[in-house]
Amino acid sequence: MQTIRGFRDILPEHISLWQRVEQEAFSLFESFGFKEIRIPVLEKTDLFARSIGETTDIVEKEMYTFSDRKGDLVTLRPEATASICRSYIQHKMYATDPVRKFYMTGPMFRRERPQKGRYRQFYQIDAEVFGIESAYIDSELIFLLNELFKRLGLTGLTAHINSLGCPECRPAFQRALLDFLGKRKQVLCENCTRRIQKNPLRILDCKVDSCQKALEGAPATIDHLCQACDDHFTIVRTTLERQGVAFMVDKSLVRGLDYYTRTAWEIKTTTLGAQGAVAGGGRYDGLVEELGGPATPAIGFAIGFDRLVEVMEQLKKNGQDPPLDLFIVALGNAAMAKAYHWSCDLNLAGFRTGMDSRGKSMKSLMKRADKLNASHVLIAGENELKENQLILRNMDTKDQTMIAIDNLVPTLMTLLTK
RNA sequence: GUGGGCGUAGCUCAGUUGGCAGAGCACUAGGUUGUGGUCCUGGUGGUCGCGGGUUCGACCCCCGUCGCUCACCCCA
Repeated sequence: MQTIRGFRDILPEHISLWQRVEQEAFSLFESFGFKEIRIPVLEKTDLFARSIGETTDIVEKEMYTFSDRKGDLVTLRPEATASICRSYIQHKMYATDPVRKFYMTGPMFRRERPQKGRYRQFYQIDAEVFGIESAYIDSELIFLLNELFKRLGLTGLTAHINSLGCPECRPAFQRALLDFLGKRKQVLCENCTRRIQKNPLRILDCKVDSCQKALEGAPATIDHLCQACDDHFTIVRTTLERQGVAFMVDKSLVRGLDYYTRTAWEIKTTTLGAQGAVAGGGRYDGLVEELGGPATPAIGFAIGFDRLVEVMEQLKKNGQDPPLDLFIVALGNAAMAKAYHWSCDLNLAGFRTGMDSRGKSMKSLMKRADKLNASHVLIAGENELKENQLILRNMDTKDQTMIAIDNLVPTLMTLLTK
């Protein structure tokens, strides 16, 4: 028996980094006024098809879609934004307060070919903001990501940002791009030839050499922005500069979901092989209305949790297991019976305490204590029980002292917490 | 969906021309009757991914298949 292809266990020895990331992220989000939201893993297929875009790779070939026992078409969520929008609309949140800031984490599912940094079940940390059109929110989200990565001690990341325009300026840009490409159709790769019809914007970030060549001198979205979009993008850039957030404007950054408008960005690393994006986000001012809600500006990002942890593991030597405060070496059945109660009491008193009740030799038990990285060992054998005293051994200094069994827990609290 | 690399002990990997299945680490016991890390000695542990074929004989050669991995594509 083993996991399904592209699915994996995250084992206890790796979990501490996950917890640390989660704690740092959530406390940072909370202090910026975000609230946690929890949404279902399964939604109607239609939600994703309408929001992400019928012709995107995600919808066309990567979703886990099936009909349930009644024949309803449902899909394991490939991302979180669509569901959060659905929730915002379904609960009419706009009626009481259109401005909402959410964060969440959880598994997403996409049936791609697995490789380094890419799994079929992967985890994202999301943040979304509804109801604010101001460019300061765009800056705030990018600033937030930058701050989080700083707190986690990450280096070697670069923020790529771009503006994709809005329904006002995009048609004109698309015409300009198609005009430009018209003369070079033959050079484009198979994919891009198809994209001319379906989604010309995507040609911009094609990685095929011949396409990159063909794009030299091609019009860029940021050169065709309408006044409002241009102003918006200017504020994003100048604000980030003023806050000291390093970024580069990347004209080829497009992103593969159709709902994005205006600001789009990705945080990239070079340490994960071909999977460069550790986080990505963008504005999606039309999506809430598209899904049946009132016209509501919105913006959000997703952090690739698995990728983030992998980058961190490469940067740091993975920390040891947290050490044990005390290991109880109990020799014989009588000692073991007592040790069990001591151990529980000490655990409740806040000590990380362990023992081994497999009836092993003293040498084995000492080895066990060493393996668990115990700072102290409490030795309880027949002699000690007779004397009503135990040996407390400091594993670093090898000092041993006798302590009374009466009032054991209070005694250890004073001895071990100094 | 398309390519490349790899599947031998818990882990990392050797395995000669086709001739008894190996090492290091880890685990375990002892050396030391009740004291850890270093050291020494012993021990446990294998469907050689799986199925078929060739052969007196297959970890090795052939065919098929599954899995892992990296890359393309796309994204987190």
